[in-house]
Amino acid sequence: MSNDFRNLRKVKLFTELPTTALQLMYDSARPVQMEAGCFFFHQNERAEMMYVLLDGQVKMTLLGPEGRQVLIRIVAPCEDFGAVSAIVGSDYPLTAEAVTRCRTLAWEQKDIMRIIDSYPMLRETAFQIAVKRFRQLQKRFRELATESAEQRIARALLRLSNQAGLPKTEGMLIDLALSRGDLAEMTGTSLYTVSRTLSQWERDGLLKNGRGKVLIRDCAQLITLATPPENPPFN
Amino acid sequence: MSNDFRNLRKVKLFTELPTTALQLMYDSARPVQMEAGCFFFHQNERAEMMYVLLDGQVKMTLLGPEGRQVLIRIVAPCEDFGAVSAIVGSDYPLTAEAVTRCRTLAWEQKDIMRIIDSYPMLRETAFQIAVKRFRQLQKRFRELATESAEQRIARALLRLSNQAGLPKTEGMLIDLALSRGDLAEMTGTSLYTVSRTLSQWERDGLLKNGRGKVLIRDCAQLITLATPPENPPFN
DNA sequence: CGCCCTATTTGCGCTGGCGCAAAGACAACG
DNA sequence: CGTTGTCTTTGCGCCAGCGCAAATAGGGCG
Repeated sequence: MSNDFRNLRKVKLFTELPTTALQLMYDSARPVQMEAGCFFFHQNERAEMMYVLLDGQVKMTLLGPEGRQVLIRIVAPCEDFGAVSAIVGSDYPLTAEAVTRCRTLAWEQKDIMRIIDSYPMLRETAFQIAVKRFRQLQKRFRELATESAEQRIARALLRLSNQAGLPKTEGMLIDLALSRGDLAEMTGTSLYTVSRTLSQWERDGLLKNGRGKVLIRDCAQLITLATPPENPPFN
Repeated sequence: MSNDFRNLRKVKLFTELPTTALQLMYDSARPVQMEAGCFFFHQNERAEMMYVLLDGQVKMTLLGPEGRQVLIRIVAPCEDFGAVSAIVGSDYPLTAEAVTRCRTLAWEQKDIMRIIDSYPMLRETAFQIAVKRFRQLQKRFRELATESAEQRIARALLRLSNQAGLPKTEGMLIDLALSRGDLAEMTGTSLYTVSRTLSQWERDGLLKNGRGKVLIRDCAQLITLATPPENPPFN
């Protein structure tokens, strides 16, 4: 449906593009569906495709040799993934897995390159997006290195709520089919610590837990928890 | 001295540049010196300059609100810093501090932009450098989230030795004026843990410690330590 | 050569967070 | 509407790593 075309406008990578170019993109796109649990690509594979998520959720993870994996990024609808890799022509650094059933639009690298030749600003925008994500990761790195598990979990919830929260009368609903384990991989903690922490917060009336979802009742309080324990009360 | 010009060739950002362009860069550069402990720039300042380090050492750190800082990157001679920020025209995400007395070449943003207009590949190269650093940080993020302090410290030493190690007859010397505290900020541990770990390794004959320096005797052993405790002995 | 300042080491006690294991809660499916 | 598999919670014990405090060791400078 042409609703998809309209959604392309919302993709940050494309916002600067003139309509003719967007039409060109749309025409050369290939719809790709993926069942929950399936993989768009794996890390270290050559980046031959870029994707825009229309519907569903994708998680991007990094595995180490024999080490547990970490969750670097959650992709929400109208976001691109694999684009930076395809544009610079490298390997995918991460693995992209469908968390739920997904609808996407996909482009082959050579088609993108052709379009970029006509609209170089596309590469420019990709650069800026990459830099922005880079900086977000730097911040998360600092948090991981210096803050407590509780703070990191609070921050993760806030980010998720910001990225994909659904406003409800009782609060902000995060319904991302994210297990406790996923949250642990985002925050560099363990499944158990996440569970205990969320349970505690539920007892405090801060939020309401569900399987794979969280309803945030008191956002302000959560922000307080995410913030360092306040500068020393000076004495 | 024109030795500086020759060194520009070694800067990854410039390797693809034709000699005429390199000459142009050199001519519009301004030499900047900095004493140990002084700052080239602070995070969140507008990026008005980019630098190439000729001599000395620079460390780039990220501070959190009231949180301890982390050390994201060590800059060795013939590396650029602040370049990505200046080229995309954003703020500096990090603070750059001279660890030792430093000699650099510096460019104003507007001059860079002018040269980029003539040699767009410069922006392209900057893009690729940014992506590369992004990926290195992703790896470090995974390590920080999933590996032990000992492993992370071993890895940090290996990286440093790789980046700026001086081969000696007795082993690889890392002489970067890096304190135990700096190592701790690189690895997300504490000064005490770094000290204890290095002392232990010295007792094991793995390396030799000095003030602000480390001499690696047994690199292979260090690699073993950096690698996960080997897959379960299968049973 | 000796003093002083700063970096480093190390003993000690403490605790945040891990991870097993078992019990409990959901959702899906037949 | 019960069964089954998966996700989640929680009690419990444990230990890696933190951080204070005090001792020690260099290096640089007068």
